Amino acid sequence: MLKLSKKADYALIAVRHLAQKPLATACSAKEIARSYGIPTELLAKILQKLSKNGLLVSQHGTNGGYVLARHPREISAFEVIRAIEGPLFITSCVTDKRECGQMTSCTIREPLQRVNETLVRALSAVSMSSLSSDAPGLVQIDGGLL
Amino acid sequence: MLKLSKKADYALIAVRHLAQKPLATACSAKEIARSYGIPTELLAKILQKLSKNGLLVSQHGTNGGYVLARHPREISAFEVIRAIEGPLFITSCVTDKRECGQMTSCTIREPLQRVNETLVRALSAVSMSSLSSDAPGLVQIDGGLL
DNA sequence: ATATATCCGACCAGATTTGTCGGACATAGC
DNA sequence: GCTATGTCCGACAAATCTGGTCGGATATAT
Repeated sequence: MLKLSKKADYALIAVRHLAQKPLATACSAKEIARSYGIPTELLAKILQKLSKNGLLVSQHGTNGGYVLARHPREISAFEVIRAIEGPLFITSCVTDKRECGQMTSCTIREPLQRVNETLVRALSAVSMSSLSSDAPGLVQIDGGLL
Repeated sequence: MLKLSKKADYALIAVRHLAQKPLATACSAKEIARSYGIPTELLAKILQKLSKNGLLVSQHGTNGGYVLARHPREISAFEVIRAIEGPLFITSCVTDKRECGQMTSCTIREPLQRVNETLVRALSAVSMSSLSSDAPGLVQIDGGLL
């Protein structure tokens, strides 16, 4: 009922990977891809998108690669996901400009919008540092949401 | 970043429609479909699925149609959506049995699972009666979630 | 200069979603 | 019993989305 695309999954995995490395250690797309069995070229494009969105910093040339742009604690799962998936919303009505029949326009949309916001808040509360494998499952709490 | 399928949208619209009718008044799929410009045959199948899941009761024959199985207050948006979309989860890992690379198996999955639960709770808190057009936007609150 | 990276766009194949069609069955009213 | 109107159900066509691939351009360290 709510499925992240594989791309988003890959993005989270990659960013988490970087979050575990000592800061300012560049990882190449190839390296990460191989570690998790992700198609190299696909991961490459994902990482490009992430750096274009200001989450990663890319470094060209030999021994180049990607580094986190910020401290993992400052990067939320929401940002990573949104960078890849775009700003989609819960109702399909919203995507393409008004499709909901005529002016009947979904009384449905408005309450669901609220649900959408809850979700965003929940995802924003998950920082990348909380995803590291050595973390004992603790999650950053924002307002008692989780 | 989270998009309901059109089917789920249609389902919500249809159920809300039924929720507004005086109880125990059967509506045919055709009637509802025409009201909102939804392809008739598609809505028909959606309604079938809803009744198979115990949310609607179907009535064969002339002047037949669908009726809510319960009071709209007892039907949550979550139920409607799950009936149509199935019990999918937030990470794509979960869908097909273990795909996450090797045993690296996503440290990602577990915290996201929690996010998923928050979402489920938020959707469960939205009753179909709160979606009716005459409701002033009030939403059933479950635990201060919305 | 060369090897190794990121970058970028175009492209293809497969999966999923959306929508369609034809026919079987059930019920109400005549 | 016959017919009109409805649900039911599976299979199928069309369209869209997604995952993954390829080729080439650019940047950088040695």
